[in-house]
Amino acid sequence: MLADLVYKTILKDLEKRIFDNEFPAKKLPDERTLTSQYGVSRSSIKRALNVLANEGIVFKKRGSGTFVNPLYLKNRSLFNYEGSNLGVTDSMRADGKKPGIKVLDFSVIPATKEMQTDLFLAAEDFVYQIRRLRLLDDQPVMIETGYIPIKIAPELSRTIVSGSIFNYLEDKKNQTVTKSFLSIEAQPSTEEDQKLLNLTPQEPVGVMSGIFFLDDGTPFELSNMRLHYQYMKYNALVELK
Amino acid sequence: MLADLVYKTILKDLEKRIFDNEFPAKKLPDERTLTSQYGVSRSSIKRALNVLANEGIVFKKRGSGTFVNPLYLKNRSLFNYEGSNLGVTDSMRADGKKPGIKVLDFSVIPATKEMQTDLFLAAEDFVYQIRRLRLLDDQPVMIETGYIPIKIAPELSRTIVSGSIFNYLEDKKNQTVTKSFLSIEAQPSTEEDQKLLNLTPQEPVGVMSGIFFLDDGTPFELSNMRLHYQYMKYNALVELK
DNA sequence: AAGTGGTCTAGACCACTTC
DNA sequence: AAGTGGTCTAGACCACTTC
Repeated sequence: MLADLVYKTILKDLEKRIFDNEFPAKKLPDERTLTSQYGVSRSSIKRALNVLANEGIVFKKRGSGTFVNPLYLKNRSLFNYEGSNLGVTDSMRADGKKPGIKVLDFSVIPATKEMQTDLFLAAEDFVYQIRRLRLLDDQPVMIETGYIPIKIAPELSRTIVSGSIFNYLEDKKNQTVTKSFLSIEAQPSTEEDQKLLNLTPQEPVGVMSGIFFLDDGTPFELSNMRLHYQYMKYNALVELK
Repeated sequence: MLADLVYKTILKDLEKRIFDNEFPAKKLPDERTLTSQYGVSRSSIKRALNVLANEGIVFKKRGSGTFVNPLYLKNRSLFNYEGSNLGVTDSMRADGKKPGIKVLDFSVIPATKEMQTDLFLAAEDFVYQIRRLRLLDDQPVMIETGYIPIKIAPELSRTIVSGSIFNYLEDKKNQTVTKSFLSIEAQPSTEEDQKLLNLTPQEPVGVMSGIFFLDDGTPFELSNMRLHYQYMKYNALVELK
């Protein structure tokens, strides 16, 4: 029960109090006051406040106090940031649209130099090459090319990759993909992009490429995703400096 | 002296030890061992390890231990992620190229509804409208349109916005821009994009738009940046779920 | 049962801001 | 000088993994 954690309880309560406009002056009580209000240690208060600060809901200023981000009250939807359209079945379903997958290629190839580096492989290792077209309500939205070492998931099959590979890992092998390094760019569409994603030559793709990791840190997949430009929107809260 | 902080010292030392391949089995000593090795509290060890985990340099697994990301050893450059080409003078200079600014428009307009919401303004408020072309080594790379409430920086001038506005704020007004909400997309180039950024109609722009905040949480600027697609590459470490 | 990371406490002392 | 957030300690107890 994650909700039972002290700092999470306080976190949610503070979120609610902020949203209920309990601090119209945009200033939260100081940490020592919160400590006695909630009857917990100052560390737990700090932890809750740190999460709020990381989410951009409050700003802390040493010596002055902790302040509510005025935007949070007016526009809470902004605060559901971070990677809207990742190429993950789950996040696609979240939009209320029905996700679909069409397998374009499923084969085994020797690992290239880049794969050897990024997936931590030896020169003689092989990888699955998996090309899939992702759909939302039968609309093609993304061409995904993934490379997965056969030694990590030797039993992969065309049938398995017709569904969510991440879900398969979690359900059948009790392994979780928890992190990824991604780089995000815009690129002109290639002829193949245009054909598969119904784009005109003037319409671009958004490209997200990178590495997915299992939760013990094993690099699991090298991935390249080319998205219909209207379906890529990446939101981030950026710390400057 | 930030470097004097206990957890930062340990952080840097661990980073060095990892890079020197002092843990060939990819497993760090457990936290209690590190505690006695460094002669500090376990909290400080945890703090250092948490930073390393957030940076993707190590992975922690409850019950098992803390593991080195193998990629860190092979490809450290990957780990300088997070927002390469933000439209900030400083980050541009970092590439070794000489940044330039050409002011396209500097005027005052009434705040639109969107600006009222995002910049927390009243209906009768005015904003500076600042359109600038950003250059790197005389190459145009970005069209930046910014809206700044006049009441936050009433003394802004065409001369000031010919340089870095953020640096001006920091030097002259002792205010810092520390955070921003950004959304990142790909879009076909408009005719204006093509003219100003030397693009063909097939070449797209990367669009980064959002809000910049001062360190007390005041929304400072609404910004829209249209980048030559070859100059936008956003790197992120993404936590899944 | 032993190992290992996660949560939480109570309190000391420091650093920056405001008055 | 008073207010307020930041760093750090020492230690208790919990939860998950491995053997």
